[in-house]
Amino acid sequence: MGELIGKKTTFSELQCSKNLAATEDALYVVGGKWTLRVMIALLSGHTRFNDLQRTIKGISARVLSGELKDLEINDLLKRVVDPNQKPVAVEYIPTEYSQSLKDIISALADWGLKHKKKITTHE
Amino acid sequence: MGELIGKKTTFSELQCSKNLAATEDALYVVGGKWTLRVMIALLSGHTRFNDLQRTIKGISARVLSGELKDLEINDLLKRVVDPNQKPVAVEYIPTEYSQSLKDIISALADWGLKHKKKITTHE
DNA sequence: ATTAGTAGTAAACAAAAGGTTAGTAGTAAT
DNA sequence: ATTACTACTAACCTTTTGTTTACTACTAAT
Repeated sequence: MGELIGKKTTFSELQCSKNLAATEDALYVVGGKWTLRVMIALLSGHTRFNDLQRTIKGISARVLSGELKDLEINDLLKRVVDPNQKPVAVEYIPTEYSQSLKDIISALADWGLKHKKKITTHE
Repeated sequence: MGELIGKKTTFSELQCSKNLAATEDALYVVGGKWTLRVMIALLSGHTRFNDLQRTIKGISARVLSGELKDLEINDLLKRVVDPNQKPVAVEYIPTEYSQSLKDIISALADWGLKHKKKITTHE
């Protein structure tokens, strides 16, 4: 193992495998390229298909469609159809459970902000 | 926008674009399939190439090599060579800056743990 | 009548990511 | 002398991911 310089370890050996296993589980659900982007848009009140596609820059209908299906399977959103609306309206509503993603999103957003500052000021 | 059911928004419209932009920046650096797994292993004291490959199940030498290069470019690790060791020893040392990833990793690990409990007990 | 918007899906294709195999060059043990 | 370990890399191939185009079917506006 680390013989030379870095004796500092942020996680213990035991925590390493725990962390690896737990983040493995998290990344399996939420680690896809688009998953969190979709969830952020959903949690911000964008609930319609075309609205989501406009909000999430670069996503194609095919990929968005797939993401929404996976997210429903994982209980992160509910697909709700309103037949009363003129051309049948479909809404994708984030579930109560999806609120638990807030911590992950906040942590990522904070880090992204700090990182951008770092690379724009220093380098 | 969401006319029907879900009036609750976790993020405001303004926060949405901020979140999307900031997480975009974060995911660009840290959103790859292997990036966080490598960082967890590094932060746990695994600093040698083959040690890392053994610790991170499923990663190939080619991919690990690429990840390590990218991580060094992003100031998350330093490649240190010790020519005094028998077959020239190379160590990958996490930087001070890499400590800032702790929040992201913790948030993901926590969520992963909760999610696993959820799917094993409920469904 | 034509254009545009709703919410998608299927097929065909391109690009990105990753795996596998083999090989380098040096040391150290059996 | 052969095997094995270190730290990789190049070439080739497969898998995954994503894009594009076209199409459905219905509504509302111009």
